[in-house]
Amino acid sequence: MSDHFQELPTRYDPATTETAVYERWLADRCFRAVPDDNPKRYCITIPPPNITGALHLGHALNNTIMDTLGRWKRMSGHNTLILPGTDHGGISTQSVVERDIAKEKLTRYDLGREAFTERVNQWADQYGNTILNQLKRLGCSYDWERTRYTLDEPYVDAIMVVFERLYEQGYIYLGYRIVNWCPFHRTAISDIEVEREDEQSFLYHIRYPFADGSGEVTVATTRPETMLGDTAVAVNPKDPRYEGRIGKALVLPLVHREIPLIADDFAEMDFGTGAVKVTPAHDPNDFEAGVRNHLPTVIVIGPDGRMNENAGAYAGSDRFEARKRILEDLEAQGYLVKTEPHTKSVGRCDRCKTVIEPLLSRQWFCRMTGTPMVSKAIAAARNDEVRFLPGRYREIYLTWMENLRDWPISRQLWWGHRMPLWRKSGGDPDDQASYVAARTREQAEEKAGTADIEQVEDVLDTWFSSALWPFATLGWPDSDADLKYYYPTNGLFTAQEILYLWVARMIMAGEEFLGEKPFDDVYIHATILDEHGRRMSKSKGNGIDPLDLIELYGADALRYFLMSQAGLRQDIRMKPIKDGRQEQVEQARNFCNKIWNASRFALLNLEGAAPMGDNRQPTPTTLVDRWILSRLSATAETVGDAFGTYNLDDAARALYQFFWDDFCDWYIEAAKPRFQGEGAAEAKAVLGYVLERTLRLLHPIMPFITEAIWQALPGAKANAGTGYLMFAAFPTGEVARRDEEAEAEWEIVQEITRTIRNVQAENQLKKGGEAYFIPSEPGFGEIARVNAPLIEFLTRCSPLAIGDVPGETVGMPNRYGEVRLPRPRASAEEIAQERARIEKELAKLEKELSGVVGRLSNESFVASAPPAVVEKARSQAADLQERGTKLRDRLASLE
RNA sequence: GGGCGGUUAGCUCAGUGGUAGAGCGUCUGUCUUACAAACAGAUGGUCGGGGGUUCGAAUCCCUCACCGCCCACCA
Repeated sequence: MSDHFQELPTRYDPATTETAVYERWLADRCFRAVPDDNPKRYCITIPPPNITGALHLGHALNNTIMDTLGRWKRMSGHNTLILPGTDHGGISTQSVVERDIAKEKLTRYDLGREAFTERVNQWADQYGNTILNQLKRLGCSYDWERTRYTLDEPYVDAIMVVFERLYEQGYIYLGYRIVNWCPFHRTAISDIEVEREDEQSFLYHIRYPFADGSGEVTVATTRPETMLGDTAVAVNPKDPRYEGRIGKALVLPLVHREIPLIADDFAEMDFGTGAVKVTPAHDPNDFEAGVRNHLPTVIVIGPDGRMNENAGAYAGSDRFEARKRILEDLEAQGYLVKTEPHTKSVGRCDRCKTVIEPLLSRQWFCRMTGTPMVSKAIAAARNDEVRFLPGRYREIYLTWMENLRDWPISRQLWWGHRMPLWRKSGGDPDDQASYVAARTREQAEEKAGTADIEQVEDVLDTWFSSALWPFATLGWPDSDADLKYYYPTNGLFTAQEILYLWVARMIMAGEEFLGEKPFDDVYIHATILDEHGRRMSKSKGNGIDPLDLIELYGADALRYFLMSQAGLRQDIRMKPIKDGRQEQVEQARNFCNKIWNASRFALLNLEGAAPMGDNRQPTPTTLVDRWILSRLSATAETVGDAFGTYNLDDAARALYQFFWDDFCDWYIEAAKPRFQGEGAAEAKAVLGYVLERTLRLLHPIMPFITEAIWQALPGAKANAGTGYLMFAAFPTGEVARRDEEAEAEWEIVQEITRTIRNVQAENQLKKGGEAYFIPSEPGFGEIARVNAPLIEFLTRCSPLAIGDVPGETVGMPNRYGEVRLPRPRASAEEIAQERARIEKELAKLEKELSGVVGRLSNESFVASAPPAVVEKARSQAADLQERGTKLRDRLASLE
């Protein structure tokens, strides 16, 4: 940040600028937010990243969106709080640490619960810090003094209060049922933590003989190893094949246990053999069938995924190994009838990809179906209290909520919030009456009436604690000063993968405990994919580290790139970094460089000039000044609207187009000659004004470079009444300043300029010669005449004359007339080349013309189309015809 | 098995009824006193296929194909 921009390099160096700017913001506590009497406030509690590792591009996108909107709101006069934090990450973090200690050939059981938890804590410290630093690198204007972590004491207290209340209200109950069991983590997980995928498998047909020797029943199964736990075989009651045999005993092969043949609707007659083996302890359907038919349960697979003592000869072997052995034995003993290929949906743990084992187990559940908590959360979406963007997610959310099943909340993990549940010694573990829920041991003893109690080992599902994020971070339940001011928060920004896991549960918790939704808008943003359209992930090794991109191109470039892609679409495809380059972000870096250099130019010219007048918009009389102010006005409007409707890509595009095309390629170019003449002062004032306003518009997306330049702009701080661009008012006053007339007139100047350049380039004419413009209407000629000095500068022609030209020329008609340039010494070859060009142009014209004429000769078009459209077509036709005539004349003159 | 999103220039993507755009790439020029990470110009598309509605369809409707995502307890 130097006042001597002319001494600065011609290339923008983000590394030094970004660090310096951020340090100043931090030193002045610019991100600090506390409640005040400002009626406008904006609050986001950021989705706390899991402390599993460093941030990925998805986080960069997520946080750039929030920071951009937050900065926009802050500049728009809102008391803005963006509250950062991290999540302990439960099973995810336990997973990565288990993998980490595996490198030392250790398991969590080797370390024991206490030592393992300590390891995870070290991990959490390390990555928690890394994450927060990465967010700072990205430029996030978050209130770091409020940083929260889900294992912080006040946060844990909030969880305990919530749990106790839910328990007392009867939401939480003990259940003994089939759950998704991950044998790697040795814990239950919920349905939404299971990934399902079709895999090629086999359907095995196995013979189960009747005990009395009167034949047999053949069952079909994909999981023969579970047969050891079979307690029945079921057929459909309507199935004629088994009529009269219901109730008879079958002998279970290999184990030689007798099990009954039962009738139950769940057996489909047309699948397999119509007979299904029933294993209540290892299949949810079978479990229900078992309950209906009062069947015993036999667990044959243990928590570690190995066959247990009930598996007889197979005890101790892994479930997949057991499958192989059982098939061999069945085959050898003549029980295996046939094996056919079969596609099967296999569930895997979404963290470790281990195949899920449906296992009968004792778990704690949170009641969902039909509860007030759920209906309130449904109502909030249905009456649009909570708005979903894109809108289609509303239906997705509602469908899910309406079919919600109870939520298993206990986890047999070591990392997380231990459940505040105590069991009286000697109490039946299957009986809920043996337990008390209490926040502390003292309270538990009091409730239990004895000190002889023991806290349950299980921890809470990590999403149970995340559900409280929007209010537990704002002081609930102890203090309500922040809650009163900042709650409900304004938005929740996330990728779609945690819509159910997290978003739905926050809405329920907010409604239940605060009596109010946690946020107004749920904005589901894109997912970042690799160049082949696959999700980025560590295991695939196709991820890109955002820090690598920041180091290559700077945070502003990364932010701009992400915002330019952050439409209401589903995903963003990114190419990998190759040979030290990433094309997409490089383009954004080039934009940063453009901003840098345009600003250098302005500062060079403004240096000697007086400070930028007052804060009001200048009212110049020169066409190009009026035009750029009108374009600034249009851009300010587009950008404001786009931010307000979460169309961040529209904002990014509009800014790029305005800055590069309008401001740099036309306005600055046209400004150069004007700095010499008599209108120099006004020209400089407008240049300074437009640049300053544009920096404000750009700032939410590209905070570093804009702040750095703005600091060096003479008069900017004084006029804005703040020492920082990040607090300068976001331009809204520009909105009503469109100047249609100036835009139309400048378009004529542009068109003449383009045509001259075109003729120059196509004919490879040297710059410097005179040019002629023959207007098709006198008004066009007048505009060309007034702006001749600019056109001359922009095309390097000299001079520009209005009217016809003597001698040998080349030229091209355009919408406003015709441009002609003298052509000295044309060779036969050159003439042939020009003929070819003109013929090509003519063909293009004619094609266009025939389309328009075709429409106009269609009576129903003229009759039914809006008059404006018809009129436009007519003038288009006339215009095309005139240009065609000119081209033909030209062609004729070349003969 | 249901539902959703996508398919537009070589690549990445804009464009929701008036006859298709941007950036990158490619080609041709240019050190024009902010920028070669730049400037000027050019090249490039029967808008996935088919059908329909309409004076008119990339855009609305139907259908098919392919890619991706979500949901679902047929062994």
